[in-house]
Amino acid sequence: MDELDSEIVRLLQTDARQSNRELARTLGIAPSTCLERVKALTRRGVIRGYHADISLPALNRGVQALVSLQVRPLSRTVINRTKEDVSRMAEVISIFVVAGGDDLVLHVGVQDLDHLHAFLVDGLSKRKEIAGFRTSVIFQQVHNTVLSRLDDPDE
Amino acid sequence: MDELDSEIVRLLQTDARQSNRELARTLGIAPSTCLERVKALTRRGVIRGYHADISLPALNRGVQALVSLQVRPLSRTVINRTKEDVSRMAEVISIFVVAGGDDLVLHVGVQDLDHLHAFLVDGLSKRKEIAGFRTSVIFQQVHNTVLSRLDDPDE
DNA sequence: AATGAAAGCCCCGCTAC
DNA sequence: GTAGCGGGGCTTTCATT
Repeated sequence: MDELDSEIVRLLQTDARQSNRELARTLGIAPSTCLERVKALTRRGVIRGYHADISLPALNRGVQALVSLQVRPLSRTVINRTKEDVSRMAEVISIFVVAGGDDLVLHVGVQDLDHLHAFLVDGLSKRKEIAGFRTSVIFQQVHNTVLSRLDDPDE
Repeated sequence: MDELDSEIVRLLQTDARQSNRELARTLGIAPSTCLERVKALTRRGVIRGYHADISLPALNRGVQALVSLQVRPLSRTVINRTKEDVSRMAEVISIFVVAGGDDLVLHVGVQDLDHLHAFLVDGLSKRKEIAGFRTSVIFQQVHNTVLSRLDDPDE
């Protein structure tokens, strides 16, 4: 994981569909070297995949929220079952399993506030294992590029 | 935005680097048609880009957390300035501007718990405009594919 | 909108250095 | 790690329907 690898990771985060040739040109290295690096990064699990970034408003999900919730009884089984159940709901974009005041945090996206209300009241409140939740409506989201390793004396 | 467009969006979310030809084969349409659809989706802003999915542990960020914080005084200016300041911190992966009990939620990734502590104490607590925060350490994250539009009687 | 043909570009294994 | 080569596959445009 040297400077070149970090740069490859950074560039592929910004644009995952650029060709290997273009990537190599930007980095000033031979395409074969570049391809080898990308394959090695993939093999080592640094690059896990490539995903299209989809506009949620364009898919009729203009309203997003973070929903922090607590489950009871608090056990591995209940956490996992709740996680799997909510992951099947179309409104749920991603799920964090956390520790702190909350047990799960859901990132949800829905058409409008009426549907958010329906999701909370009909989708979550009815589940006995969900003891409580708190909703924060999202106004903006900013994504940061993960630049490289944080400073690390080793390696 | 018909059934075919939804399927393209779904497939590119799963694997953004598959070739246009492969995409067309899966959908049972001609490559030129498929390309035209993808371009139209991009032009209309449905597809916003393509990003490599990078393993945070591989980049020496094994510890992730959600940090919910409040700013004071609560004004557009202070929210925006805080958002921009924290977005420059290497530890911050993404930022949500929200309403509810909190004003901002940060997704952070750091090497270990010592660095998390340092980030909170040295990075956040020192800022006068940050009135308080609450930290939830992340154990797992599950990403859901956004399948398509949610049901919408129009269109 | 969708298609097929065609020209050009890219990928990638191979080779040699 | 770099450079060049070549077959096969892919991208992309365009006339046609």
